[in-house]
Amino acid sequence: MKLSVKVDYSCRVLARMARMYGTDVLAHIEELARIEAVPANYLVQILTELRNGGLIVSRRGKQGGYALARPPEEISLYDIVRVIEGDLLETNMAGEGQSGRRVAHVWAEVRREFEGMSRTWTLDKIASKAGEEMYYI
Amino acid sequence: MKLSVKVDYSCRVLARMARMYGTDVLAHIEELARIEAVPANYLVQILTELRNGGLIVSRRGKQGGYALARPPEEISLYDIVRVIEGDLLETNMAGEGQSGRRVAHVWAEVRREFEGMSRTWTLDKIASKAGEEMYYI
DNA sequence: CTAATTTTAGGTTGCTGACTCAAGATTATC
DNA sequence: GATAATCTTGAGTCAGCAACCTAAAATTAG
Repeated sequence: MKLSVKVDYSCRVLARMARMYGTDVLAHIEELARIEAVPANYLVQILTELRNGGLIVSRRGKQGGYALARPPEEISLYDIVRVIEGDLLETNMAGEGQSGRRVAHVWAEVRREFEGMSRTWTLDKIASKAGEEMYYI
Repeated sequence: MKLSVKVDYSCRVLARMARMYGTDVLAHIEELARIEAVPANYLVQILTELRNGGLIVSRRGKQGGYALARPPEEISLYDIVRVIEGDLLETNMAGEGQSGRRVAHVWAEVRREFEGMSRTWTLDKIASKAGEEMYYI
């Protein structure tokens, strides 16, 4: 049960953009790719998806770039996973077999709880503008 | 972010075995496959994995079959996913890039919470021996 | 116009999920 | 001890997808 590399990349570049939020500076693909160590060619696709998903906005041409579409505290891990990978804990349980409905019902509940939890983790918590260091106990 | 069909199949057959727990009756592959609507040839592999994972035990030969290795209340969704798909929310975040460590740290916390939650869902809750029906509100 | 950017469209490569198939090993029962 | 009912093991297939790369087109500031 893996979380894709794409989500990792997405979180990283979004965290960086969160730190730039409020300023007039736009983030550029090449810069993001270098600083967050993401393959530039791949990042192109990712940013397109994030934009189509409404998490970021873009400006073309010279002086163009990317920025968050809303404040960091209004973008959660839930939103990111939703845009990049579709539903959390998605499944095609059709409720087949004697225990099928039971099992599907339970997993639906688990999904609900997981969604709620992932909604509490927002970009501002991931990328506090304050400093780069975190307290490791 | 999908949950595999294999986990669905596993939960179904384990739920059935949970209902048989305590009796001396063993479950057979063909029977499980038919009643829980799982491809028999595939089920062979799944049962082998569940056995190697310590969730069920088997007996060979005529009158052979499968049964839970421990009481239903001691087998959780966490255990099942662990055996079938490996770590929950597994990731190969190396903490690269400026935000890499931050992001990895947050996902580790999410994983912890998710693990705890999935441990509370045990087989006895999924397959109550009482009846086949569930209350749908 | 030109240079810096995003946008779009396609291709590649290797892995994995969801199966199928067939022969072998074990055990109860007649 | 032969037979039938089981599990066991090892292999093969096939489509889809994750994680990339490449190149050309469109947009915009100066």
